[in-house]
Amino acid sequence: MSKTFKRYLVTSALPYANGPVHIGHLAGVYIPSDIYTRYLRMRGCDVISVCGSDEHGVPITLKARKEGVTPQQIVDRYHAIIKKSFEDFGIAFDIYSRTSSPVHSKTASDFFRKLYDEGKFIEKTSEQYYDEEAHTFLADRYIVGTCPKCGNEGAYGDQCEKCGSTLSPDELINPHSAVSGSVPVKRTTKHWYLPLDQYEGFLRKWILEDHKEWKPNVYGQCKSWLDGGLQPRAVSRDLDWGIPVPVEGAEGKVLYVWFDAPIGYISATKELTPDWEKYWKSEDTKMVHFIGKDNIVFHCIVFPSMLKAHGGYILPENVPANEFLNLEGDKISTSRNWAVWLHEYLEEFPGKQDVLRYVLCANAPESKDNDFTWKDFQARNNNELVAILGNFVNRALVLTHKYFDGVVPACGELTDYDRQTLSELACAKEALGSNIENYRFREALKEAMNVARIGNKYLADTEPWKLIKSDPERVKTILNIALQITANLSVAIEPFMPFTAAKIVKMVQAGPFTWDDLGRTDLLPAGHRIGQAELLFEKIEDDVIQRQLDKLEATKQANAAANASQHIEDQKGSVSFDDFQKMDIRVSKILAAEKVAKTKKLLKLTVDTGIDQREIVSGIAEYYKPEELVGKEVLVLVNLAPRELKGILSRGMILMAEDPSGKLRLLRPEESMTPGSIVG
RNA sequence: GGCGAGUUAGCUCAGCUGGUCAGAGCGCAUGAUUCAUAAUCAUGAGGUCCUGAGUUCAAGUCUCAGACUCGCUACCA
Repeated sequence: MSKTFKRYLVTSALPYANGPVHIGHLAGVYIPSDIYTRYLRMRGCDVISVCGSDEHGVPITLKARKEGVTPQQIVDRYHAIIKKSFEDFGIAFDIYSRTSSPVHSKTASDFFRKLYDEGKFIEKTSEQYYDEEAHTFLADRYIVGTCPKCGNEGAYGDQCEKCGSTLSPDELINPHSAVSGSVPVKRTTKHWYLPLDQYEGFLRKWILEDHKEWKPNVYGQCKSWLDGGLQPRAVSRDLDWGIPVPVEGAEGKVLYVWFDAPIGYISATKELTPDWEKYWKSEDTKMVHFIGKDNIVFHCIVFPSMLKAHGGYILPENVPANEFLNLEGDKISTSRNWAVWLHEYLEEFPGKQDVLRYVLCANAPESKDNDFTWKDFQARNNNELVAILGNFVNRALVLTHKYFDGVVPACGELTDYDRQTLSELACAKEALGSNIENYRFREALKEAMNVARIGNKYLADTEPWKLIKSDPERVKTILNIALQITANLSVAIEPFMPFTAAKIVKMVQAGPFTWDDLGRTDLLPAGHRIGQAELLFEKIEDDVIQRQLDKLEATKQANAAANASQHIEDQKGSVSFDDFQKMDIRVSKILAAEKVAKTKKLLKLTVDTGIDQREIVSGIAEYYKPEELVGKEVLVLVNLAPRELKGILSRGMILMAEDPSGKLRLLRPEESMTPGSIVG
């Protein structure tokens, strides 16, 4: 695809405004998009980078309800925090908008209306649960009740987390709304669906044939979806928070958040410039979506189908989705507070935006999930930024001040070695550009750092501190070159570390430079006076890192404690002795165990209850391997009403204990007992 | 269960269409050096390329089977 493009449109996934942003967001989406955009800007390309907060959807309404505030208050709070974090970290969007903006509301509404008018949607009516008190329809997971299978009173409408069974809300005993606590009723409701299946042919050709160059994870994921067959997808929801469906008789319905969010890219562009159509509707615009892997299907399948259905819009040229970043070996989690929040980082490491930008780019999850560790953060800062980059710039400037009083000395005749060194700069430019254009930012960053390495090596090999006594003329040339390398370095690192680049530019008192200046050897003319040298980076000591590790450890312990207390449920209502006596629990011996085909959790156990041998299906496959169960004595509720699971009649229940993390363990007699022994 | 991605030196990763592909950075060891934030430069040690089988004159690189990690999706007391 060697198309030539006149302009670029860069989009970055809209962060969901129900929490601040953390290093995972930065590493996966915003640093890559920022590097890409800064590079294009430096090249003088016509490029705009748009983003904004995604402010609709159910989770925000629930969070608002929980805190007793309005959804608008929630999104106002987080929009402000997120926006500031991006600004603080130099993520230079041309506009950071939000989906609650009036422009967006109109754009999304018009978009829907056009598709509606042209008959691009399917209408379907279905029955769903409705909360009359909260005046809202309830998704299955927002209905709570008693699990018909294990008696857990906190089972959700889609699943009982205690016994693992999947439920439908109809099965729950005593169902009630998680929102208001009232008993939900069934109501029929109508929704609009985008028939993705109709776009399958177009998507196949566009992705599978025309974009084989997409990253393997993205391409593979798309292929998986397409091969699996696409289904119509609902684009509306029963909710009072969002953009109203612009159709008569659609009161109480809003656009599904995933329908309106990507349109947010269009709205943001509209807010940015009256010329927005140039970016969205010209074939010579190159659009690139930066996202995380969880968004692949929406940006590669759903949104393109929407754009196609609407007509007139261009499609993304590439969707360089990244994998996920872990933190110290565990998944980053907002709810478990397992994250390094950007706003907190800046409080603890003021002025060190570029250190984090550097580490996150050098260790970006470009091809697979990666791990962020504070030890690695420290090592990269101390061994790479301080030792290689900061040190080189410092040596060049300090030597210039020392020998030439801060004035750039004239360049004399070049030696072969000088020429060789300078030619390496041109190579670096080449490698840098092609890596960035191919979304290989880790590799590109290495090339940028290589410029500093070239400088360090040059100084070590030419040894101006020795020559100053014997051949001061030669030293002039050497330092001139070292200073040119320094200026080049500021250009090379700008997309990655804009703050540091600006500091270097300020120290050499020149610039601003453009990408074309990279490789040039006359950026600082002889006689030009440079400014004072100041350190670009400082070492990070062990105790600072230890504090961060301690903080995470505290989070871990707080989570464990919260988890434990959370799972200690209230005592259930009392039962009579007679009722208890009705339960027939026996010591039984497991004779055989095998995995139930096509399930993840189920094991089929053959047990000797003393009364008989029978089969019991139990959802413990994730905790026990079949072979380790055979021969074990366990407790079985033998007179539980039989139930058919996956075609197997399960007669009884293996008694299990559940620890705070949800892990199940068998209950076993302390000493060997005869099968059939009564428990009571 | 189906599907996708990943598994290469202590760590983080490159290795395109099979034949100098066994690599880079950091760490480590040794040496050199002192202009520089004890920072630099050179050299070196380190790997059954997840496992097993197969195709081939030749396999990290292709095929099949399996293991593990992550994700999507289904089913499921």
